[in-house]
Amino acid sequence: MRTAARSAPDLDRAVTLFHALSDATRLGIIEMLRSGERCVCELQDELDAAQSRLSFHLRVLKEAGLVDDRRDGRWAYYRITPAALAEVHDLAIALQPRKNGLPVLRVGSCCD
Amino acid sequence: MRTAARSAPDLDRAVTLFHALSDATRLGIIEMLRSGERCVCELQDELDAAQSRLSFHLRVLKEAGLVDDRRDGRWAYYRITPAALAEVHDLAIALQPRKNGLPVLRVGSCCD
DNA sequence: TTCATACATCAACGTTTCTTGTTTACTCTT
DNA sequence: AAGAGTAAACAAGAAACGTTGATGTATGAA
Repeated sequence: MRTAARSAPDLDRAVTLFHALSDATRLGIIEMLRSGERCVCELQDELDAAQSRLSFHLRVLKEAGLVDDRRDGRWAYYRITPAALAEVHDLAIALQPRKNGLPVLRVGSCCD
Repeated sequence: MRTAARSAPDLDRAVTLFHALSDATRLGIIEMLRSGERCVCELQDELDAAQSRLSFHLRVLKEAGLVDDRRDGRWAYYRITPAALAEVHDLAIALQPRKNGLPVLRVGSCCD
Protein backbone atom coordinates (compact mmCIF):
# COMPACT_ATOMS: atom_id res chain seq x y z
CA MET A 1 0.00 0.00 0.00
CA ARG A 2 1.40 3.32 -0.96
CA THR A 3 -0.85 6.32 -1.17
CA ALA A 4 -4.28 4.82 -0.58
CA ALA A 5 -6.01 5.07 2.75
CA ARG A 6 -5.24 2.21 5.07
CA SER A 7 -7.66 -0.62 4.46
CA ALA A 8 -10.19 -1.62 7.07
CA PRO A 9 -8.51 -4.80 8.34
CA ASP A 10 -5.24 -2.92 8.80
CA LEU A 11 -7.07 -0.21 10.66
CA ASP A 12 -8.74 -2.69 12.98
CA ARG A 13 -5.45 -4.38 13.60
CA ALA A 14 -3.80 -1.09 14.45
CA VAL A 15 -6.63 -0.21 16.81
CA THR A 16 -6.31 -3.57 18.54
CA LEU A 17 -2.56 -3.24 18.94
CA PHE A 18 -2.61 0.32 20.17
CA HIS A 19 -5.44 -0.41 22.53
CA ALA A 20 -3.55 -3.34 24.01
CA LEU A 21 -0.64 -1.00 24.65
CA SER A 22 -2.72 1.78 26.14
CA ASP A 23 -2.64 0.61 29.73
CA ALA A 24 0.06 1.02 32.35
CA THR A 25 -0.19 -2.51 33.69
CA ARG A 26 0.05 -4.00 30.23
CA LEU A 27 3.04 -1.85 29.33
CA GLY A 28 4.62 -3.00 32.57
CA ILE A 29 4.09 -6.58 31.50
CA ILE A 30 5.63 -5.97 28.10
CA GLU A 31 8.57 -4.25 29.73
CA MET A 32 9.16 -7.25 31.96
CA LEU A 33 8.84 -9.69 29.11
CA ARG A 34 11.30 -7.80 26.94
CA SER A 35 14.15 -9.65 28.59
CA GLY A 36 12.54 -13.06 28.33
CA GLU A 37 9.64 -15.18 29.44
CA ARG A 38 8.14 -14.98 32.93
CA CYS A 39 5.60 -16.95 34.84
CA VAL A 40 2.46 -15.21 35.99
CA CYS A 41 3.55 -15.33 39.61
CA GLU A 42 6.69 -13.35 38.83
CA LEU A 43 4.72 -10.70 36.99
CA GLN A 44 2.30 -10.64 39.88
CA ASP A 45 5.04 -10.01 42.42
CA GLU A 46 6.94 -7.43 40.49
CA LEU A 47 3.95 -5.50 39.21
CA ASP A 48 2.11 -5.77 42.50
CA ALA A 49 -1.13 -6.70 40.81
CA ALA A 50 -3.83 -9.06 41.97
CA GLN A 51 -3.83 -12.41 40.19
CA SER A 52 -7.20 -11.82 38.66
CA ARG A 53 -6.26 -8.42 37.37
CA LEU A 54 -3.05 -9.68 35.85
CA SER A 55 -4.89 -12.53 34.19
CA PHE A 56 -7.26 -10.05 32.61
CA HIS A 57 -4.46 -7.93 31.17
CA LEU A 58 -2.53 -10.94 29.96
CA ARG A 59 -5.60 -11.99 28.08
CA VAL A 60 -5.90 -8.62 26.38
CA LEU A 61 -2.26 -8.83 25.33
CA LYS A 62 -2.67 -12.40 24.18
CA GLU A 63 -5.78 -11.67 22.16
CA ALA A 64 -3.91 -8.85 20.46
CA GLY A 65 -1.21 -11.38 19.63
CA LEU A 66 1.41 -9.41 21.51
CA VAL A 67 2.24 -12.24 23.88
CA ASP A 68 2.15 -15.98 23.85
CA ASP A 69 1.90 -18.45 26.70
CA ARG A 70 3.27 -21.84 27.53
CA ARG A 71 2.16 -24.06 30.36
CA ASP A 72 4.64 -26.01 32.39
CA GLY A 73 3.17 -27.94 35.27
CA ARG A 74 1.28 -25.52 37.42
CA TRP A 75 2.97 -22.51 35.93
CA ALA A 76 2.09 -20.45 32.92
CA TYR A 77 4.95 -18.69 31.21
CA TYR A 78 4.31 -15.70 29.03
CA ARG A 79 6.62 -14.22 26.45
CA ILE A 80 6.55 -11.55 23.83
CA THR A 81 5.54 -12.40 20.26
CA PRO A 82 8.33 -10.61 18.37
CA ALA A 83 6.35 -10.45 15.14
CA ALA A 84 3.58 -8.45 16.81
CA LEU A 85 6.04 -6.02 18.31
CA ALA A 86 7.54 -5.65 14.86
CA GLU A 87 4.06 -4.84 13.61
CA VAL A 88 3.85 -2.08 16.17
CA HIS A 89 7.13 -0.71 14.95
CA ASP A 90 5.93 -0.83 11.36
CA LEU A 91 2.79 1.01 12.37
CA ALA A 92 4.76 3.69 14.13
CA ILE A 93 6.69 4.27 10.93
CA ALA A 94 3.56 4.24 8.80
CA LEU A 95 2.11 7.01 10.94
CA GLN A 96 4.96 9.42 10.42
CA PRO A 97 4.15 12.55 8.45
CA ARG A 98 5.35 12.75 4.86
CA LYS A 99 7.36 15.43 3.22
CA ASN A 100 7.06 15.30 -0.55
CA GLY A 101 5.34 11.99 -0.44
CA LEU A 102 8.09 10.32 1.55
CA PRO A 103 7.77 9.50 5.20
CA VAL A 104 10.20 11.43 7.36
CA LEU A 105 11.64 10.73 10.73
CA ARG A 106 13.92 13.11 12.55
CA VAL A 107 17.01 13.43 10.39
CA GLY A 108 19.85 11.10 11.14
CA SER A 109 18.14 9.48 14.08
CA CYS A 110 16.59 6.38 12.66
CA CYS A 111 16.79 3.36 14.97
CA ASP A 112 19.36 4.81 17.31
CA MET B 1 17.46 4.94 31.12
CA ARG B 2 18.95 1.60 30.45
CA THR B 3 17.91 -1.38 32.49
CA ALA B 4 15.60 0.19 35.06
CA ALA B 5 11.85 -0.01 34.74
CA ARG B 6 10.29 2.82 32.84
CA SER B 7 9.53 5.67 35.19
CA ALA B 8 5.96 6.66 35.97
CA PRO B 9 5.77 9.85 33.87
CA ASP B 10 7.10 7.97 30.85
CA LEU B 11 4.56 5.26 31.42
CA ASP B 12 1.71 7.74 31.62
CA ARG B 13 2.91 9.45 28.50
CA ALA B 14 3.04 6.15 26.65
CA VAL B 15 -0.44 5.27 27.83
CA THR B 16 -1.74 8.64 26.65
CA LEU B 17 -0.14 8.31 23.24
CA PHE B 18 -1.22 4.74 22.64
CA HIS B 19 -4.70 5.48 23.84
CA ALA B 20 -4.98 8.41 21.45
CA LEU B 21 -4.02 6.06 18.63
CA SER B 22 -6.38 3.28 19.64
CA ASP B 23 -9.40 4.46 17.69
CA ALA B 24 -10.22 4.04 14.02
CA THR B 25 -11.48 7.58 13.52
CA ARG B 26 -8.40 9.06 15.13
CA LEU B 27 -6.09 6.91 13.05
CA GLY B 28 -8.03 8.06 10.02
CA ILE B 29 -7.39 11.64 11.02
CA ILE B 30 -3.68 11.02 11.48
CA GLU B 31 -3.55 9.29 8.12
CA MET B 32 -5.15 12.30 6.44
CA LEU B 33 -2.88 14.75 8.20
CA ARG B 34 0.25 12.85 7.25
CA SER B 35 0.31 14.69 3.96
CA GLY B 36 -0.30 18.11 5.43
CA GLU B 37 -2.76 20.23 7.34
CA ARG B 38 -6.51 20.02 6.81
CA CYS B 39 -9.47 22.00 8.01
CA VAL B 40 -12.09 20.24 10.08
CA CYS B 41 -14.59 20.36 7.24
CA GLU B 42 -12.28 18.39 4.96
CA LEU B 43 -11.75 15.73 7.61
CA GLN B 44 -15.47 15.66 8.18
CA ASP B 45 -16.22 15.05 4.50
CA GLU B 46 -13.58 12.47 3.89
CA LEU B 47 -14.04 10.54 7.11
CA ASP B 48 -17.82 10.81 6.95
CA ALA B 49 -18.05 11.74 10.60
CA ALA B 50 -20.48 14.05 12.32
CA GLN B 51 -18.98 17.40 13.22
CA SER B 52 -19.39 16.84 16.91
CA ARG B 53 -17.78 13.46 16.78
CA LEU B 54 -14.82 14.73 14.84
CA SER B 55 -14.37 17.59 17.26
CA PHE B 56 -14.26 15.10 20.10
CA HIS B 57 -11.56 13.00 18.48
CA LEU B 58 -9.52 16.01 17.45
CA ARG B 59 -9.53 17.07 21.05
CA VAL B 60 -8.21 13.70 22.19
CA LEU B 61 -5.43 13.90 19.63
CA LYS B 62 -4.65 17.46 20.58
CA GLU B 63 -4.56 16.74 24.29
CA ALA B 64 -2.13 13.93 23.58
CA GLY B 65 0.00 16.44 21.70
CA LEU B 66 -0.26 14.46 18.49
CA VAL B 67 -1.85 17.29 16.55
CA ASP B 68 -1.86 21.02 16.65
CA ASP B 69 -4.42 23.49 15.37
CA ARG B 70 -4.41 26.87 13.76
CA ARG B 71 -7.40 29.12 13.27
CA ASP B 72 -7.85 31.08 10.10
CA GLY B 73 -11.08 32.99 9.86
CA ARG B 74 -13.89 30.58 10.37
CA TRP B 75 -11.75 27.58 9.68
CA ALA B 76 -9.63 25.52 12.00
CA TYR B 77 -6.69 23.75 10.42
CA TYR B 78 -5.17 20.75 12.11
CA ARG B 79 -1.77 19.27 11.47
CA ILE B 80 0.45 16.59 12.90
CA THR B 81 2.96 17.44 15.61
CA PRO B 82 6.02 15.68 14.22
CA ALA B 83 7.76 15.50 17.60
CA ALA B 84 4.89 13.51 19.09
CA LEU B 85 4.88 11.08 16.19
CA ALA B 86 8.61 10.69 16.71
CA GLU B 87 7.87 9.88 20.34
CA VAL B 88 5.56 7.13 19.19
CA HIS B 89 8.30 5.75 17.02
CA ASP B 90 10.76 5.87 19.92
CA LEU B 91 8.26 4.04 22.09
CA ALA B 92 7.77 1.35 19.49
CA ILE B 93 11.50 0.77 19.52
CA ALA B 94 11.70 0.81 23.29
CA LEU B 95 9.12 -1.96 23.43
CA GLN B 96 11.04 -4.38 21.26
CA PRO B 97 12.31 -7.51 22.98
CA ARG B 98 15.99 -7.69 23.82
CA LYS B 99 18.44 -10.37 22.93
CA ASN B 100 21.50 -10.20 25.15
CA GLY B 101 20.50 -6.85 26.49
CA LEU B 102 20.24 -5.26 23.06
CA PRO B 103 16.93 -4.46 21.43
CA VAL B 104 16.37 -6.40 18.23
CA LEU B 105 14.28 -5.66 15.21
CA ARG B 106 13.96 -7.97 12.28
CA VAL B 107 17.35 -8.11 10.62
CA GLY B 108 17.96 -5.77 7.76
CA SER B 109 14.51 -4.27 7.76
CA CYS B 110 14.88 -1.10 9.75
CA CYS B 111 12.92 1.86 8.36
CA ASP B 112 12.16 0.35 5.01
C1' DT C 1 -27.67 44.31 11.85
C1' DT C 2 -29.06 40.00 10.44
C1' DC C 3 -28.07 35.58 8.70
C1' DA C 4 -25.33 31.53 7.53
C1' DT C 5 -21.17 28.97 8.24
C1' DA C 6 -17.48 26.53 10.91
C1' DC C 7 -16.36 24.79 14.91
C1' DA C 8 -16.29 23.90 20.08
C1' DT C 9 -18.77 22.54 24.09
C1' DC C 10 -22.26 20.38 26.73
C1' DA C 11 -25.67 16.92 28.35
C1' DA C 12 -27.49 12.44 28.07
C1' DC C 13 -27.09 7.88 26.95
C1' DG C 14 -25.33 3.24 25.83
C1' DT C 15 -21.07 0.65 25.54
C1' DT C 16 -16.65 -0.79 26.79
C1' DT C 17 -13.06 -1.26 30.02
C1' DC C 18 -11.07 -2.20 34.36
C1' DT C 19 -11.19 -3.79 39.16
C1' DT C 20 -12.37 -6.88 42.95
C1' DG C 21 -13.95 -10.96 44.83
C1' DT C 22 -15.39 -15.64 43.98
C1' DT C 23 -15.41 -19.90 41.76
C1' DT C 24 -13.49 -23.49 38.88
C1' DA C 25 -9.83 -26.39 36.87
C1' DC C 26 -5.65 -28.38 36.93
C1' DT C 27 -1.18 -30.02 38.97
C1' DC C 28 2.01 -31.28 42.33
C1' DT C 29 2.99 -33.06 46.97
C1' DT C 30 2.09 -35.88 50.78
C1' DA D 1 -7.16 -39.48 48.13
C1' DA D 2 -6.65 -34.94 50.42
C1' DG D 3 -4.70 -30.60 50.50
C1' DA D 4 -2.11 -26.66 48.77
C1' DG D 5 -0.61 -23.83 45.01
C1' DT D 6 -1.15 -21.65 40.30
C1' DA D 7 -3.85 -19.55 37.09
C1' DA D 8 -8.17 -18.99 34.09
C1' DA D 9 -13.05 -17.74 34.11
C1' DC D 10 -17.02 -15.57 35.85
C1' DA D 11 -19.99 -11.95 37.97
C1' DA D 12 -21.01 -7.46 39.60
C1' DG D 13 -20.02 -2.72 40.06
C1' DA D 14 -17.49 1.64 38.95
C1' DA D 15 -15.26 4.44 35.79
C1' DA D 16 -13.91 5.83 31.26
C1' DC D 17 -15.12 6.18 26.45
C1' DG D 18 -17.58 7.35 22.26
C1' DT D 19 -21.93 8.82 19.96
C1' DT D 20 -25.73 11.91 19.18
C1' DG D 21 -28.26 15.98 19.31
C1' DA D 22 -28.60 20.63 21.11
C1' DT D 23 -26.57 24.90 22.37
C1' DG D 24 -22.95 28.43 22.26
C1' DT D 25 -19.49 31.36 19.95
C1' DA D 26 -16.94 33.57 16.60
C1' DT D 27 -16.41 34.98 11.78
C1' DG D 28 -17.59 36.52 7.40
C1' DA D 29 -21.21 37.87 3.98
C1' DA D 30 -25.42 40.27 2.64
